[in-house]
Amino acid sequence: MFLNKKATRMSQGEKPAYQKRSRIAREKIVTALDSALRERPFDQVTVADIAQRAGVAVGTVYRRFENKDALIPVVMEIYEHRLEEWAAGEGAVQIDEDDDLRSALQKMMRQAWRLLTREAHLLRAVHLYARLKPELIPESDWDKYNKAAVQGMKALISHYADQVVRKNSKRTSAFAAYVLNSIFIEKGLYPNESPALLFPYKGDTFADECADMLFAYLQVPET
Amino acid sequence: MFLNKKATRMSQGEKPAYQKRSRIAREKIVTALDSALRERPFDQVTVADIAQRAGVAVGTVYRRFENKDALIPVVMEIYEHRLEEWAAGEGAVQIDEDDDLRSALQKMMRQAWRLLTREAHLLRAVHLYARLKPELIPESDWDKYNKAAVQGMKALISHYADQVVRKNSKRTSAFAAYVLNSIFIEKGLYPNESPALLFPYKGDTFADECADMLFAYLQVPET
Amino acid sequence: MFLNKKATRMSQGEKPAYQKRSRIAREKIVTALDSALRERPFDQVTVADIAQRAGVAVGTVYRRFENKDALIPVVMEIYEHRLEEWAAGEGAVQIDEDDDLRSALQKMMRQAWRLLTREAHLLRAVHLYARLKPELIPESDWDKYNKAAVQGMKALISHYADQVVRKNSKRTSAFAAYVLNSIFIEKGLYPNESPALLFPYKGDTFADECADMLFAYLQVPET
Amino acid sequence: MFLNKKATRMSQGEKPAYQKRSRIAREKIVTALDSALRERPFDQVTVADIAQRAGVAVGTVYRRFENKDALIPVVMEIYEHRLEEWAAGEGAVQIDEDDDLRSALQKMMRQAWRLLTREAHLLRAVHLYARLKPELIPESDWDKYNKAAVQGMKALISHYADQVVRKNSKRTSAFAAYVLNSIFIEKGLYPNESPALLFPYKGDTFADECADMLFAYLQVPET
DNA sequence: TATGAATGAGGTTTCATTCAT
DNA sequence: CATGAATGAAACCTCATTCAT
Repeated sequence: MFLNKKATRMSQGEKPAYQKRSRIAREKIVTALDSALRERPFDQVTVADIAQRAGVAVGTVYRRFENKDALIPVVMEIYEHRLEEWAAGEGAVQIDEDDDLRSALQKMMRQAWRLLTREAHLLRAVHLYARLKPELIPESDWDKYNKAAVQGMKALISHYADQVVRKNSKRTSAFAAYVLNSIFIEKGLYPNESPALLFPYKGDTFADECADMLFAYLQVPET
Repeated sequence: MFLNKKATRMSQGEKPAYQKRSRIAREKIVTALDSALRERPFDQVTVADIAQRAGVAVGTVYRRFENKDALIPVVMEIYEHRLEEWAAGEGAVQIDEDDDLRSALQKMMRQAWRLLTREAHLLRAVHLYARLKPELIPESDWDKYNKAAVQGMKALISHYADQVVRKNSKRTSAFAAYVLNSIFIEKGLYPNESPALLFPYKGDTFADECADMLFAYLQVPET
Repeated sequence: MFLNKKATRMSQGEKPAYQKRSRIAREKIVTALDSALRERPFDQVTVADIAQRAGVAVGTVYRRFENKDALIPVVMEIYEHRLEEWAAGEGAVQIDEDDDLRSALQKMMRQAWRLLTREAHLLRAVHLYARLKPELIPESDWDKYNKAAVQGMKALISHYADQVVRKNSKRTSAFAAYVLNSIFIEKGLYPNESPALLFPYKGDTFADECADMLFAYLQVPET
Repeated sequence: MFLNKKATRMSQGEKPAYQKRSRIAREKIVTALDSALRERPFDQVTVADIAQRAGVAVGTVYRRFENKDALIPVVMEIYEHRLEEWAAGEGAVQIDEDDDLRSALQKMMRQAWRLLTREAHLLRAVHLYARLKPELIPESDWDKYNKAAVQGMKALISHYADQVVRKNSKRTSAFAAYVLNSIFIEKGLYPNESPALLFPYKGDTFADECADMLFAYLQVPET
């Protein structure tokens, strides 16, 4: 175990894969995991189940991953991958000349909402499991993700600087990003439960209301 | 055989306790559960563990509760109990004559935030588990909880009717309640994870920012 | 525990009952047991179940019976009781002047078959359980039962002495009694299983065939 | 993934065993079960007990069998195996030219009686358990067994057609097979209990008396 | 004496992980 | 390297029996 060079992007607890066969196996496992998570939460997915779906042996899973927990970062990775694809494609928000802050926020929210809904099962796994064993997802992973979110918000704010009243732009963008995430996650991942039931509107209506609120928030000055 | 009066409030899967001894045992179990949940999430708490903390036998737990899952509603119940106590005591927000909407919201948020932080371990259990097995918490329970939240918001809005601009008060209060819950839950229950990290401010600072946002939301008219 | 006088007929492991209340409780328990056995085999009947049906507490059962096993002899007792009632009433075979051995046997078989069918659940319990723990039923109990059966057969044989060819009457009556019991038990207690399926005829048809066989057996001399 | 051929005969609830190792483990478990049943009835044998005797882990038993109940069909299978061996070897009844029906029956009974006595513990398990949970042994299994018994009897009857008086050969062979089974099972499986005590003769004496009775039965015409 | 709550040994089953083939 | 059988700790749950009220 004195080898360190990574052949693919590697997460916590993952083992290096030099050979082509290895990489293929890894891919199969990742796909299987994705598919299993669409059916039930991570802790109800057994390693045997994943192996079977992947068409590999249990032992093969353990050759690639130190243990079951080491699969969690992979989920995060899948999600990031999807996010990138999305950002480059349909997710690329087209903001026209004549869009004002409110409509820009609306467009953004609607797009984001669609992605989230589609990949809910992945985020759900990370979301739930990260809470049971926070150490599984290195802080740096969240960091990267967070920074991107805050950055995006900052960009928007500076683009519409004239329509934004709040002064403390660092704090404002951080809070906006946080709120956005929280409310999306609650309703996106668990649409049928508790807090989500409070607001019985769905789809674009929901996204629009969020846009409205953020818009308002940016419009009102600190005390 | 005219036993009809319930000795304690009973939840899903719980068995009736008529005798004093039963109620004592139940109390011990509930306390043990509360304490265990401060240390680890529900699914990592074993029945044997609870029994030991409670100083009773495993069988005693099963005499009071049909199975382990039947303990989840109890967690909810403990939380409600704390909520009531809180609402009657320190939670009773004192809104002065000269408080405006913004400061009323602020007071309310700070109080709520304190309760949530203190009882996070309970809500965390319900929150997580309700998602793995939604059937465990009867929809009516959530309903009650939700309605209370929405009602509270409605009351506040009508009290400060002159400062609220939004027209659709039903939708407005529902959304406000939803947002409030979501963002509080995210940061309150899982302060060290993903979305919460986006907004690195804590305590009253966080509560105040929430109040600010809701205040703004109520101040800005629909399109 | 130096008291020995029995207040009621007592079996192995049963405790004496002097007072009226006790005897009433005992009666209730016995009835409850009878009813429970109509639904499932003895080892699937719990003591709590019996107590509930009897309308007494679990502890009361244990006050009357040393342990669960001590109930088995009671089942035997119930059966004997029924047998006596039956023998005195409908079971009293009326053998007319002009009945020959064959028709006498037939009448007897049909009657016996009816009783057995009706009380199958009791005999089933004794039959199954006596096999798991033979020590529960004192040999003397079986003995009494056996002797009666063999006696009955002997009586019949001597009554129709002229039509019986077999010499060794002791052995003959013993065997006839044994055969009778075996084949009745198999088909009577477990009509839907293995050996019983071999002979797909029911009710009187079955009883008659048995009579025929025994008749033949009595008619054919030893080698 | 073209694994289709079953490596061993499989029963209800049993899992496929493709590898050599699996089959070895299965064999060990089966042997352990056989040995355990010689000591106590099935429901008093624990899975841990079986595993220990077999020298395998508890999990190994569960890898081969869905649950404890799934072992019952195996007992039946062991018995069938022994039956086959026996039928091919010592069980092959030699009927000489000069054997008449009576002596043929005698030979047959004595042989069968010996097998039954030797494998009583197996049949006892099936016999008892099949009654507590009939669904465990597929009806087809009994059917096969039954048909063979009835066939055997039919063959004998037709071979000695001239000495058999009964007309309805279908009914006759069915009844004879049934009687044979019942009386053998009672005395063979539970020699120390109730019905068996009625006939205090053992071994060949018992077998001979059975032969005699069947012989008589075949000799006497229907009414 | 009756009650039924409490006990806890003992059984079944699951599944992450190891390791012989 | 891949395979999948074997492992066994650990969890859940039952129920005969005891014993405080």
